[in-house]
Amino acid sequence: MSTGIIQEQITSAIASALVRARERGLLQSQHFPQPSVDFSKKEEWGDLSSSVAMVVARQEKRSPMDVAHVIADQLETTCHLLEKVSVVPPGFLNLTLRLDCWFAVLKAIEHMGDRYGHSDTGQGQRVLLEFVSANPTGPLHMGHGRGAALGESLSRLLRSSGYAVDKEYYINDAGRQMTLLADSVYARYLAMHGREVAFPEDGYQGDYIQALTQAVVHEQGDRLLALSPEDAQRECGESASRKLLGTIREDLARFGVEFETWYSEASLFTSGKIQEALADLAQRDLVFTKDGATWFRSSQFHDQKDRVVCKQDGHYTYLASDIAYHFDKLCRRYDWLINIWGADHHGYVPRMHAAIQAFGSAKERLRVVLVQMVRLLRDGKTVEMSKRAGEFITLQDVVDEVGGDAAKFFFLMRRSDTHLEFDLELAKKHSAENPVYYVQYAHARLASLFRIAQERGIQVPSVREAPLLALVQPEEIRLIKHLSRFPGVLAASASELAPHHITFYLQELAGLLHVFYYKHRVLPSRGDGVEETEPDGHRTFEVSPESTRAVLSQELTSARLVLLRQVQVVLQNGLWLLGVTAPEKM
RNA sequence: GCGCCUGUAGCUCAGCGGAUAGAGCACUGGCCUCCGGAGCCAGGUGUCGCAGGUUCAAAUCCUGCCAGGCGCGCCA
Repeated sequence: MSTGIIQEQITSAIASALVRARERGLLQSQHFPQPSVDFSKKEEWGDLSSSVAMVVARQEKRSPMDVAHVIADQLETTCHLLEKVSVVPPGFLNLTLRLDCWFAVLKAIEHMGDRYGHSDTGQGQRVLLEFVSANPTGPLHMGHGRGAALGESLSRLLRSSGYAVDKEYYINDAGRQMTLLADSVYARYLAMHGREVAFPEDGYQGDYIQALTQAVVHEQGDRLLALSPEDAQRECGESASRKLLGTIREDLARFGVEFETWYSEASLFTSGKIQEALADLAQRDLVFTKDGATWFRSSQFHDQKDRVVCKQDGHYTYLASDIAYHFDKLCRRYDWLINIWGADHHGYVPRMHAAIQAFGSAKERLRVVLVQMVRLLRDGKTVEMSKRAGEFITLQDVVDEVGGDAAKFFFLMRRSDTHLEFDLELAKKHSAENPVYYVQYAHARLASLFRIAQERGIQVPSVREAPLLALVQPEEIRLIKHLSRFPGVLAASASELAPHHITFYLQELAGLLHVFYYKHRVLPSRGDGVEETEPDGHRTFEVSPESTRAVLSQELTSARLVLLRQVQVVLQNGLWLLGVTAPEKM
């Protein structure tokens, strides 16, 4: 896993220090663990910390402090990157890097540009990422929105990590829900033509059904009245679901989410995939007949019990379609399958894992990411929703109200398997309280700075020609150090399938930028002023001499512009991973 | 009854084997002659649900319990 140049260099420096110590007889172990190197939690602890000594101490049967000193000695004499190595109880190695090491980070960002942070961990392995997959029986709700934002972000994270990802939407266009939709629309259709009909029990309510029916009337007139109820109903259903799917597609596209493939459940029946998949299982002796039904021996693969795939009445169960669907995914030669499901389907996961294993794949080949519910808050109160009564706020409503960027960022701010509180007021705020604006503003602020620099004819040099040694302020160094962590954050987000790490990272980066920007000037003052004057006398004691009175030299301006250019690039890259725009102006 | 998820600051949540457990919000008080104040600074809080255990080291791993959510159909 890639973690960025700095961390990688130090990790290998420690690894070779261990080997050297053994060669000199200072350590005995034949094998050493991969040294863990983390960014220090506190600045007083240096830049990076490692706990290897405490792990190695065990196998060496020596005290952690002893071992730490041995490693520290080797590092100090041979690693040119280090300014200072200290050993701290109970056995930590705290490392401070030479300041100029960090400039390599800026060079890497400039070199990689919008690919900074990317890796080839996936080595081109193929991933099928299935998400949203809502029944075409109604508009998308908040839960689907969260799944959509997550899926889109995961596809970007994985592609950035070297995987070849296809996004797929599974259309549940077979089965009872569809029949119910057809019934509901047909009933309305008849009612519109003055026929008295009982509305189906559990039928779909809501204004959209009414609108849908009107569209059917508009399209078909009273033609359906002449058909048999079965045929008319079927046509109503097909027409309605086609329209709904169209709306879903448009809503998702407007939300910035598009799919490579739309896979129809109904097609599994017509293509014979279901029979094919079940025949495959039968060949492996994993199906049997009991009580007139056909069962899948899922209990052989840690499912709690066997499951029916074909009912007594000869109809296939939903599980049968899903088995066939996943069979087909495997046939399509994907290395990894990722499904994003609503958390209320979690009980279904063992069944799908069983299916995957039944077809001879490792369970790990399928990863199911569960998405918890979204609770909408308005004025601090939960917005109650009832689908049955047709009272609910759709994804489109929310996107219209707060904007796609804010919606996506909010959906991705929390781990997907925890409940999400979505504060509509907060999402709309144009201030620092709103994390989306806080981050986007950082980007827009920089864009504005570069615009002004350009107007004034001030060049942003390349990293190579920039006088980077002028960067010595703590706020500058903190920014660079934070930039160095980005590849590791990206890699962790991708491997954990957890984009929320990116949102946290970006908030921190934006914070560091705002602090820097408040304290330090970048461009010379408007007059001919080359002095960096103090904005207010109040802070004289907390600010270092450079920023209070010293000359803001051309070198410093150049160096800071280069630094900020790289900050801007990383903000862009991070926002892109979330599917959120990086605005030039706001 | 069985299974899964969640319990961390007033609130929303990070952290998921490492050092004195963090952030945002809320609250209080400051800060705009100049690059975007859509910003910054300063104030303080935790029996990490409870109890055992493993470990040099536990919010983090294991076991049991408590609380909340969800799931356990020849529904989809």
